[in-house]
Amino acid sequence: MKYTSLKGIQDILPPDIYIWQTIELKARELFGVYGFKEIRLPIIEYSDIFIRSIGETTDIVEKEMYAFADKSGRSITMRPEGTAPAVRCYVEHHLYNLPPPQKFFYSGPMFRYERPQRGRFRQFYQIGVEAFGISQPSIDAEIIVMLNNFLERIGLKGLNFELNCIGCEKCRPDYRDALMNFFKHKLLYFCPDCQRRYVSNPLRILDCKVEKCIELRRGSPVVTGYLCNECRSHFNELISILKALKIPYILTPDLVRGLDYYTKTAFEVTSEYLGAQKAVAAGGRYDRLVEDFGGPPTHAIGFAVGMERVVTLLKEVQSRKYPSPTLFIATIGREAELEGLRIAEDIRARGFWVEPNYGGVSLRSQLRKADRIGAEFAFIIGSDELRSGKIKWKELKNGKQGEVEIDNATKVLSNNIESPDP
RNA sequence: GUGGGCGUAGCUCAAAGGUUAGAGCACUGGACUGUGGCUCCAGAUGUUGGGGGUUCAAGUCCCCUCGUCCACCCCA
Repeated sequence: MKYTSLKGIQDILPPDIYIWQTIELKARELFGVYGFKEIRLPIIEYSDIFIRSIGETTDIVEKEMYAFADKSGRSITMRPEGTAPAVRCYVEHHLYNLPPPQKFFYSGPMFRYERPQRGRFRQFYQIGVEAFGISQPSIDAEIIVMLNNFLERIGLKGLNFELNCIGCEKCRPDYRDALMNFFKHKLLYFCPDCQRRYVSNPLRILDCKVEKCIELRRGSPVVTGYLCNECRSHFNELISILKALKIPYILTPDLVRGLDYYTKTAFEVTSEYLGAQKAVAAGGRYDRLVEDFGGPPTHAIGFAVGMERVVTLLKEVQSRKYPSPTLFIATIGREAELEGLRIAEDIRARGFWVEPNYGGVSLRSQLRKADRIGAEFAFIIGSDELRSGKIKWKELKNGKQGEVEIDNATKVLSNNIESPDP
């Protein structure tokens, strides 16, 4: 194969595309009734936007960014995630001057230079939402409920809704210290990765999968024990709202986030059926980020849904089918073909999908084709029909056929489709 | 970046170092001059991912490379 797409970057074709369209449609509908407005964000940004927000020592920034210099020599990056651009947009357009909350959603491709595996690609799509300007946990609850509804509505079941509070800039250092203290004496027994994490991001030791490390971290400090009063009451209030709304959740004290900007509420929706990359959606609060971008102190929270992962799960439960045309028009001879095209235009104008016959092949193969593409009806037009002014129609699934005046051809479709024969 | 599995027709896969690399599905046509599905017949389709090596002989063995899948790292 001479020309292929890049590694980890794939085309999305029918019939998969219909699943994508359904998901996007339902997102628009549902997010709309919660007051989220669509924004379209650029795919490339100045690199600093990601370096400063995601964190210089994170893997995303250190080794996964699609970064390059443009012709002026400035460093440009293809976005690895959507929150930073959304915050940049919010600040750049002074949207903090509008009455809070300002709620937005967006969708599109993200890029990370990683080794592809199940559920992970170099170009992948997310639908994200961000809500700016509200500090109260009621908005945390709102987006969690909305996410829950969304996943349910597109047909996903059996998901785990994991929830945690990772503290703020006031209390997280305390927890971090406590954790490091706990690990300090047995550090040498941990796996090399964890020893590295101890320096770079000790919280990450909590989700190491190595058996030995799981054993060693038994009895380690729990984040919720170190929360400041504000974080604790925020978290408790969120939980009580979720309880009141009967939203299922799993308290997961070792749930940590890979991006530096998260504060307080963190959540992740996972599925057991996805392999190693099992998060279908994840999000959390980022109460400092707007300020970091030069805006006023502004509370904010959001989440992102991984499209490919949702599609993967949906493909397990949904049969994928190509849609099929309502009508195939079979014609014999040049004159009939022209008449057929005219009729096709009439019927298309009424919103039916019509496939014409494209070449001078036998009636037999034309009807075979009509059958194979799954057309509901076929029209047959030949010299007899042109002479009499009546075309023959046939309903493919039961072989029923008849004749109709050319001018009334559309009625065959509307009559039969509105009241299909048993 | 690290480790492992797999690359043969459009798709799913055969061919244990030995003729001209096959089968099913799909595709095109015919049997049935103007009536689909079922059946039967025929046809088209390959640099066996690429390059090098071993051998009288390589799809098959060896090396390199590329691609893909899975896992690690990390993440949606």
